[in-house]
Amino acid sequence: MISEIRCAIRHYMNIGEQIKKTRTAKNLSQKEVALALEMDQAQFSRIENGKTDPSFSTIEKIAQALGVELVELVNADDIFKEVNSYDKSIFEKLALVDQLEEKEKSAFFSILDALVSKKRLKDTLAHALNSI
Amino acid sequence: MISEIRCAIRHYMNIGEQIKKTRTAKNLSQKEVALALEMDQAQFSRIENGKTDPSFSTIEKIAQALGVELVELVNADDIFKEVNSYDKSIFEKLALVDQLEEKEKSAFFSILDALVSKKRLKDTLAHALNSI
DNA sequence: AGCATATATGACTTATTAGTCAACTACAGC
DNA sequence: GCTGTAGTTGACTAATAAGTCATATATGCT
Repeated sequence: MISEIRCAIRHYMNIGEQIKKTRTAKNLSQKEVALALEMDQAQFSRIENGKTDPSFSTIEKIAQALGVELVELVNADDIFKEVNSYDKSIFEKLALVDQLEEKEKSAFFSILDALVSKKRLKDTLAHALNSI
Repeated sequence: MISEIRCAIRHYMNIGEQIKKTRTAKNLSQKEVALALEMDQAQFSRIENGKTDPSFSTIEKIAQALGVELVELVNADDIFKEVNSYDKSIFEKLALVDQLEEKEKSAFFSILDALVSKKRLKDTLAHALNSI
């Protein structure tokens, strides 16, 4: 699985676009959905067009009104992209992960998670400090 | 450690609980995460405890600060969700290995090498024992 | 053209999140 | 006990989402 040289990069469509796409795919009007939500059509339009930053519960209610799971709105399309640009030796090494036993694989990914989280946190902090 | 555990019961977990679970699993304090978010720790506490209904962008920022995909926070009530996060966002994370500091990168690969060596040794031994 | 429907947006009010500071509890280590 | 850290909660202000109504714009239909 890892040995296939492709990297899935998640492209997040903003939530409004995703809502609009879902709604139109179901041939529903803003008015209909807004009514089901007990929300004003005007506000619904603003959400679809990203003119406002809806609350999480609003997104949940919209998902419900559209009859989809929340993850379907949050989940974006995967774009597959060649990874020629990356250091292939890294991927070769990572391909070895597939040979590990489940327990060790899990431990390995825990460590990776931790390192990546740490790095992200550090980067964010550095950024925050710079903007002071 | 927990890779075989699967949840058989559909248990709805609100987003706050999910955030808290994710944060504590990564041994991060509210303060650390809140700082990375440029959010007040008090507000972060309120979100974790469901005392407030955060905006969608706030949830996105929290996911980012925690180093997880947004779907991992939202998708908590899935029945057969792998506990370890090496399913969807793994390629992204693996790409980030590249960006780790040299010290951590080499430590990371040392662990990988050790695990793979150990497995190979074990396989060889098992094979040797069988042929006795 | 005239009319209806769907959508977008402006203006205003109300409700609620977010920022900030402070106080309090709980708990661990010295 | 004292001290520091982590977390919760209250009180207040500022920022912004949501509710409401009006109106503009676009499109399709007869």
